[in-house]
Order: sequence, then structure tokens, then C-alpha cells
Amino acid sequence: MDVKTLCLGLLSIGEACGYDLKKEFESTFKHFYPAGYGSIYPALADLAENGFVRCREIPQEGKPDRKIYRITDAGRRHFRNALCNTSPQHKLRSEFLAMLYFADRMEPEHLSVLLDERLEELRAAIVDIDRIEQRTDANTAAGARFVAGFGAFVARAAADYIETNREALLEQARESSTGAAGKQTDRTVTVGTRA
Amino acid sequence: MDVKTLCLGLLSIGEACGYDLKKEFESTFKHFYPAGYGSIYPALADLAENGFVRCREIPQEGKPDRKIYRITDAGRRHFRNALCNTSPQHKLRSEFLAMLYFADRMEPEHLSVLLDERLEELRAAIVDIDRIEQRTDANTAAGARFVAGFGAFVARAAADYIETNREALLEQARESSTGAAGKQTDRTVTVGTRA
DNA sequence: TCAGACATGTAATAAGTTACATGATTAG
DNA sequence: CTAATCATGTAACTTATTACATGTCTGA
Repeated sequence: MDVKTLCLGLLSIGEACGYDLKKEFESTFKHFYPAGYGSIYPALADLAENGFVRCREIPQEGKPDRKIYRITDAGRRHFRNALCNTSPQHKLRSEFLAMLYFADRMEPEHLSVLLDERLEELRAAIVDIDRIEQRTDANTAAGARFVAGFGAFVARAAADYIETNREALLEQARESSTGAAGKQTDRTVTVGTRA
Repeated sequence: MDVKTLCLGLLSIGEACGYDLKKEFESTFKHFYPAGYGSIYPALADLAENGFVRCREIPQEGKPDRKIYRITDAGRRHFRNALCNTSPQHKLRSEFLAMLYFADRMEPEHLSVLLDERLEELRAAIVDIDRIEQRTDANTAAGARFVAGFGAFVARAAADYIETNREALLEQARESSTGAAGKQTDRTVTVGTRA
């Protein structure tokens, strides 16, 4: 499930140009599968080269010609195949959590800002997803609703956790920063669990 | 906050060799910042080259010499700096959610398997994190506990959501697959929200 | 006897991000 | 007048992943 396959999937719903697809990535997929022009345009070129989509150009003035891509039968088969055979990964890489692991090494004020910023991001994401969800109706594909609901629900959980545990973490960070008086306590503890 | 900085952070807790760091990544960081030997060893070499860590070799028989890395003062400064100046990203790339977006295009049986597999992964992660959490004591850094708690809490939320909405999604997928009789309904709906 | 822990690394590859490059029209 | 929308793409760069390469010892 790379950007290419995802573009193909979107084109299986209806024809679109790269710009349209980018908008779709910005709304629906933003929170779990971000992609920019730098991935989308090469993906479309590649799909066309493989015969999975066909492209027709609409001349325009003042702008580059609009290149509208439409999926082919081969493309449909390919996508259906991808849906059957891919075992989907769920990859998270959180610098936020990585930094928080070292919370006792940070200035409490800075730590506080970090937590607030993340909370803000989460709240913004929730609002964003809720807005998408409200645009759905009975005709909206069930998957789209499920996915939006999932995103909002998990983001709420994350925000709740931070709100709940924020003070305790800050408290302990304050303790260790006063104890160490800004200097690092070199605990000479070995990393890992070697007996 | 790349693998390099994270290695440096771990070495600021205590000296270790690449193998030790990998174990740490496998336990604590696995769920939000995975890294393999292919990232860790080059990272250590790089840190050494920059003077952020020093390396001493313990000769061993039958195995490669153990290369124990210890952080330098410059390294400590560098890490403290990184903690202050990095604005942490939180990146998610979920093929799982991307595929579910197209749930109505999948065989209901396959969809069901996908959901179950993800649930299994989540449950395994929860067990794993809980085990890590139980190993913590009063001396454990507050950050480590916060991060573990976060992971478990959010994973539980994700599992709950899937369990709650699983049947509804499957139901709707069954409807659309009978309706379309295996064939794709070409909805000629354009992607996006163009009026 | 066989899997897993111990211990190092390199090289090829894949994949996506960022910055660059261009420019008209339109709504506030 | 200024920001946003429309519309295309390329090229360099960064980063991590995967597979390769080697070999011993220990516990089940």
C-alpha cells in the first residue's frame, strides 16, 4: 500500500487530476497517510506507464494543462488484487514520545510547552476529522466513515491521556530538575536489563 | 530526533554497545520508534566520528569484539541541546486505515480477517507494554512510565473502537458486495468536493 | 539438535520529503 | 494588495529497510 496504490484506489472511485488527489490526501488521508505532490505526481506517471490509468489533457490558459486520469480495467484488477494480497502495516514514528521518554532531562517549562503543543495538534486533528465526518451521509462509503471515526476516537484518547497525566509528569520533572540542579545525574546505570 | 540522537540519549543514561541499544529499542521504543541494526550501528559510528561518544573495545572469543560506547561531555551538551530545540513530529502511516477506507471494495471475509489481525496486534502490543510498565519502580524515570502508559492507553482505545464498530462495518460491506455482485459499481462520482 | 542469545557490520534499495521552478486568476 | 486556489512537475536529498555475511555458546 504505497502512495501509488492509494492513488489508484482513489481513481477507482472517479477520475481526477493530481491536484484533486492531493486535496483528497489533505482531507481524508492527512491524519494517517500524508502525501505531497512529490509523491503523487510521480505515482500518476508511473501508473500511466504501467497501463493502470489513462490520461487525457484539457488545455487551459494561464495554468498548466489539466491532466485527468481515469482508471483502466487492468488498473481495477491491479487494485482489487492489492486489496486482497496486501497485509497492511501500521507504522508510527513519534519523536514526541521519544522526547518525553527523556522528560526528566528537560526544563519543566519546556516540557510543559511540548505537552501543550501536542494537545493543540490533537485537538485540531479532532476538529478536522469531525468536520469530515459531518460531511458524510448515507451514501458515503462505510470505510470512509469507519476510518474517520477511528482517527477521531484515538486522537481523543491521546488527548485525554495527556490531560490526565500532564501534571504528574511535570511534578516529577520538577523534582528531578531541582535535585540535579540543572546538571545531569550520571546514574551509571546500564541501559537494558543485563543481570 | 533521529535514531542517532535517540542513541545518544540512551547513552546519556549509561554506556552500552550496539546490541544493548537494539534491545532497548526492541522493548521501550518498539511501539513508537522502531529501529534496527541497520540504523543503530551507522548511528553509533557517526556519533563517535563527531566526538559525541567514545568507544572502547572488549576483546571476545567466538564473537566480534564488544564495542562499548560512552557519552562525552560534548555529547551530553549536544543531546541537551537537541531536547531543547527539537519540535517533535508525530508521524503515522497506516496502510491498515488506508485499506479500510476501501472496505466496501473488499470481500467481507477478508475484511474480517484484516480487522482481527489488527486487533491481535493491538492486544499483543498492550500485553507487551503492560509488561514493561510492571517492571517499573519508583526509581524509573517519569518519562519512561508516561510513554509506556500512553502507548497502552491509546492501543486500548484503538482496540475498543475496532471491537465496537467491527460488526457495523462488516454489515455494510456485505450489503455493497451483494449489491454489486462482485463487480465494481462505477459511481462516476468525482473525487473531492468540486461543486 | 535446534532455536535463540550474543555481537558486529555493509551494501543495495526503496520511498518519501523538501526545495525549486512558473504563473494566472480570484476572493477578501 | 495579498493570500489562496488552481496546476504541473523535477531533482537532490535524507532516511530507513532489507538482505547479506559470519560464527560461538547455551539452554531446552
